[in-house]
Amino acid sequence: MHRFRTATFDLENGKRLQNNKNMKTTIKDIARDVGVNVATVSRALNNKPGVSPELRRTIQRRAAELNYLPYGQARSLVTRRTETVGLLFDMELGTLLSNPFYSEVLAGIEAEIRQHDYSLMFASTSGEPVQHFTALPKFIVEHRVDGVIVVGSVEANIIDMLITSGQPFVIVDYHLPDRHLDAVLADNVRGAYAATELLIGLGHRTIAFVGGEPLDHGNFGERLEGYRRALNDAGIPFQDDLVAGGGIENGDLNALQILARRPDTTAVIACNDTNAIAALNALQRKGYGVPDRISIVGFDDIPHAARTHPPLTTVHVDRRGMGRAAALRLIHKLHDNDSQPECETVFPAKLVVRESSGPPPAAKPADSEAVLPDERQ
Amino acid sequence: MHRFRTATFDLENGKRLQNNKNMKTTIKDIARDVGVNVATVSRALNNKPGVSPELRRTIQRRAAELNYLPYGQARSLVTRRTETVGLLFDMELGTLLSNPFYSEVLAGIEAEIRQHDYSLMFASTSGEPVQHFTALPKFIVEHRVDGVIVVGSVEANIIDMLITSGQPFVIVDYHLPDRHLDAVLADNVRGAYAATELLIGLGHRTIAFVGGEPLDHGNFGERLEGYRRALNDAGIPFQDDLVAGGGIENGDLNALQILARRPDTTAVIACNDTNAIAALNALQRKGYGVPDRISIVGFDDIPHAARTHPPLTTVHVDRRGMGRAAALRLIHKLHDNDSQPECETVFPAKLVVRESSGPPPAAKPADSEAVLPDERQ
DNA sequence: CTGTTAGCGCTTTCAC
DNA sequence: GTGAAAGCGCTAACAG
Repeated sequence: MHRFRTATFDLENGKRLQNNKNMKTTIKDIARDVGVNVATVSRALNNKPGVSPELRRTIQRRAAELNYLPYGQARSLVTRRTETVGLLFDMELGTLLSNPFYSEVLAGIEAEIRQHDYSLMFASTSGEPVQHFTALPKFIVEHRVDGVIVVGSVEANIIDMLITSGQPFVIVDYHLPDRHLDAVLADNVRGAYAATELLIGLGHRTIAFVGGEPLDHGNFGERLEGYRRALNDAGIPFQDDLVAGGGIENGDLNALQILARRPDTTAVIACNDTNAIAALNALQRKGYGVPDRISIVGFDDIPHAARTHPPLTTVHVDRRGMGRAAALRLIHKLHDNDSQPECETVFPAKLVVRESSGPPPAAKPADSEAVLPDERQ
Repeated sequence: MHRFRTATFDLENGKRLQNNKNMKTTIKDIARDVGVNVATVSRALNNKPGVSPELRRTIQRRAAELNYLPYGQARSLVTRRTETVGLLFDMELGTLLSNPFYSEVLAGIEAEIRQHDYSLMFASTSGEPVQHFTALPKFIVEHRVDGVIVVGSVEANIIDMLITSGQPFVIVDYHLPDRHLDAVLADNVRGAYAATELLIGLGHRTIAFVGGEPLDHGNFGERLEGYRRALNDAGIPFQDDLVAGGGIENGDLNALQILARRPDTTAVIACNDTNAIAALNALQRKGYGVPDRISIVGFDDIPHAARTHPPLTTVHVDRRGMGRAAALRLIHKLHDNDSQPECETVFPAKLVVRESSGPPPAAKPADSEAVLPDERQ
């Protein structure tokens, strides 16, 4: 009947396991060793009631001596909980990590997750080719996580698959206006609005917006929208040729380009700090004084923004807080069974005025530039 | 005898599960549905031999229809393999991620791991306080990973715990000279040697080294050592006041400080690119021409190094490759049972000459500075 | 080729 | 307080 494990014969040898290199000790071993039932060992080790204090101590001591390490797999199989959450993002890990925005979000998630004694699994789009998820990552398919945090934009079908899989999940920094999902977001529109408003208040009238891809939706789209609205509310017409999209790292080229075709520009808003800093450097190198000739404001308030020359005026987003909030939201979902309904948590975006923004240069030269007949319509 | 799961009574209803929201379908359900044994289902789904092609197809189709997702936990319990590896690093995640060096290493690890269809778990030092590991992370303790990759320096006792736990592991970018462990390393000494040699060859004699913490061991220590050896081999005495350690982000302050006390300095080697770029900016801002007045060389060849003005001469390390190598090494350890002995894989560090390095300014002025009597001994 | 059965390590009723 | 036994979902002998 009884087959023997590996090559060890079960000759009533209570301690055989600790002598066998290939075998980890289990509660069964401890039970045999102490002379109690496995259930008692389980109770003792998990600090559950129903074990006399001294027995509990004996068991715990013996477990430590035998170098006992529990098998999470086995526990999870019966408890249906892995105490692990998965992180999902539709970019290559390197891309995600090198983005100061997301790396802070991740740090927040990790901190919160860890504080609740959960573990974290990662999944990104595979390898070098810019290839998107075709299926959910293995660890989700195999029930290896209790829930998922989606970071940034992912393909719509991934969200659908998550929904049909029944996996609890929350999204951070990706706004799906239609669906009603748990999400943690930054108030991009209002942030960009405030930034634009600041510049208008300083007297700027020709304000450029240098963006990244994509510019029609997502974070950058929302920021562009805030810029647009602020202009509109101030009665300044929105002008296409003051906006440049394109590669996120090309803030320098974009800014230079706009300035070439619209020399009357006196301020630029960048879709994020990385872009703003690139623009700042490029402009300074070309001899444009910042903020005397041209003001620059960024978005995100990455650490480096405070250390540029001049320090960058930007819009602060509590990325770390967003990460923590998302993680916390998920953990709540996992514990209180479906208690709260889906909700969006919007983090305020706060303008941080530093020294890269100031009033535009005296009106005269700007005016003369502006009326040059050869200016593009 | 038979207790009923939850509130569903087992009335020979082969399809009850898919109607029950709380219950995922299992191979048992499929078996019942198709009218075969669970073992057959298992074989069919895992593409194992011993199932007729048509039966296999039927089972697979039915599994898909029933929305079957396997329970990795259960499988792992019997196969003793989780197909997951853990990542261990003794810093806060944010710190790790904001470091371009490590984020590339991680990307490499992730890519390789994923290619082999493994998953990745993360563990960092907990939370904000600079607190080090006191115990192995939960996922290791609970056998939730098959092996571990240690990134960067960790406390020695963590290594010890890993060893006694019997977990297969490989270290990347952390050199423990004493022990004989699996590790993937960069050839820091030789890299720094080459950089220093380049400068010496160009005619520099007063070469500063601006470092980060710690400077007595680890990567920076090894780079300093390479610098030292190159000087030595060229017959140039090593001078303490040409070296500045301190905060890794303070390349600017350190460089300025050295230049203040040793105006005869004509070149600086930085312990990494982040530092070098900080120094570059600071020096240029103070009016020092680079490379005319002073040459700068970095270490790591982070992406941004090619985009500075002037582009940075630096030492390239294939961080991504190191990550991949470490992951691959671990996976091999997991498959071929303990085949190869422990080994260190050393990645070459290749000098990349760009435009931030050049010959020192004409000897005259440098000489006159160098002989000023008030120069510190 | 397919079915039977034992069991991975653990938790959890249910008895006593 | 403690023990006995069932079983989580799956794989892997072994038997036919």
